Amino acid sequence: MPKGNILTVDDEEDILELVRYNLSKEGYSVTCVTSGEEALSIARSNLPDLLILDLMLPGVDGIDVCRILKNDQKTEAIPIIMLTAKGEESDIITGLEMGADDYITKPFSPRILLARVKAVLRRKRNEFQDKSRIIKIHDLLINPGRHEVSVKDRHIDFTRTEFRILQFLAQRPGWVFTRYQIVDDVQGEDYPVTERSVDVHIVALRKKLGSSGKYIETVHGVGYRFKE
Amino acid sequence: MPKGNILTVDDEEDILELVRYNLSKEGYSVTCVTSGEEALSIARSNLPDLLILDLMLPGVDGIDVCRILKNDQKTEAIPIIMLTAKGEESDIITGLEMGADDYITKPFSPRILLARVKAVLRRKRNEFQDKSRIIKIHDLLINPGRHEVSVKDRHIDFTRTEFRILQFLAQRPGWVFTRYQIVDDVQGEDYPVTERSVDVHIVALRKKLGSSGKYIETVHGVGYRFKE
DNA sequence: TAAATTTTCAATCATTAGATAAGTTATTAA
DNA sequence: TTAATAACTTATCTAATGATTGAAAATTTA
Repeated sequence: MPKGNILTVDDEEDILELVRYNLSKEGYSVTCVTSGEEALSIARSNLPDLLILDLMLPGVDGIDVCRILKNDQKTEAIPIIMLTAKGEESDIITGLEMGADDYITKPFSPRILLARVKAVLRRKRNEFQDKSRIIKIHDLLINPGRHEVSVKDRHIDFTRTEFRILQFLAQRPGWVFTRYQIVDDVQGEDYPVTERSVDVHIVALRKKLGSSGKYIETVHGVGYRFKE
Repeated sequence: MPKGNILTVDDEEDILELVRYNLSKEGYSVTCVTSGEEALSIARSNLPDLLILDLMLPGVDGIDVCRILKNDQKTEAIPIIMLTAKGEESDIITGLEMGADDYITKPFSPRILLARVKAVLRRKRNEFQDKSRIIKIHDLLINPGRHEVSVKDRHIDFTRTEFRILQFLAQRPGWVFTRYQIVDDVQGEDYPVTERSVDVHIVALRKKLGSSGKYIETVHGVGYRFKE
């Protein structure tokens, strides 16, 4: 019984082999292609459970593939893990803004690969964007109906913006969000602010959360994430 | 906009996933917990619209949870659907005697689950937000039948709108409501007024309530709430 | 270690709520 | 029906609260 169908796109055969070998071993069914065109065609026809996508591709490149899939209702739900060369922060950010779900920088170990794949698939399974749902994570209880956060039965007051940011991040633990994504969610699209503003809210959040502040993690050069 | 808040308690993650997946899909907001203690705590603070309760739980078991909630004036109105293993007739009977509203035997199909949930919610609708229910909270007695509010045996006159706002807020102490929600409830949906109109009524309410006015709390940037 | 990024902090700016008054609409009594 | 009264809404001003910025310090990364 296969655990999931994974489509992998990379122009380097070595990488494809590495991915195929390690994921097959774990029971995933892996399809490998070497171009963006093939990726699009197979993604649309097979609707894989996950797409592992190299951003540097000849022809239609990874960013394009990501954009096209995420803008098509049929394929937007396919989770995407990007593969990037180290230091390509701008690509990572573009990809995340495009809707990609996670990224791995090359070179990577099989352990990392497997961990990310599992994490993304798990998150996808229980992802619900319900702003009124109670979020229970670690020792936090985020209760939107009461606009209240409790840590081990102690209540903490947050301003509206702080609360929303916390809720946004905690909704998808482990996912990285850029500052722009955070502003977009919290203040509405194209709200004109400096990214610094987000940092200040993050600081306030961490401070008020006290020892639980450590759950809000900085991803250097990319954004923030709530610890899984 | 969620159709209702449903709290689900089970120690098996699979069951929780099954419930969450199927009910979320239908537009319900689902919170999952794995122990009786958590269930009690969230049920009391959040007053969900429905509790789906496994009877076999480690620690405080389902029957206990049911008894405790049904014996507390605050939570007795929360409808409860029990989950039981096939053949546990005596548990089912105990549960029903305790005040549970329905039961489902495991294993169950999503269709059955949904049907029962809908049925129970339909039966219970309005009973919860029963506009004719007498509300006793702190030193206030709100009697909708007589359109009368008294504080420590002193009788206070309110206008129609003021009364309804007070009733609306006091119905769910601790919950924050936006001005928009208040107008919707009190004047009907899409009633064309400025949100600031609510503020003026709040001022009047607080003034007339005198020292009890402090129970109506402002949540800056969000709305108003009746102190729990 | 240098460069880039994040954190901190204080000053400034913007938004939100409270108080009060004035203007509208609805209700009641003559 | 009209006049008087009450209820409701809007407007304005002020105070309080929260959000944003920019610059310096600290930290992280290459």
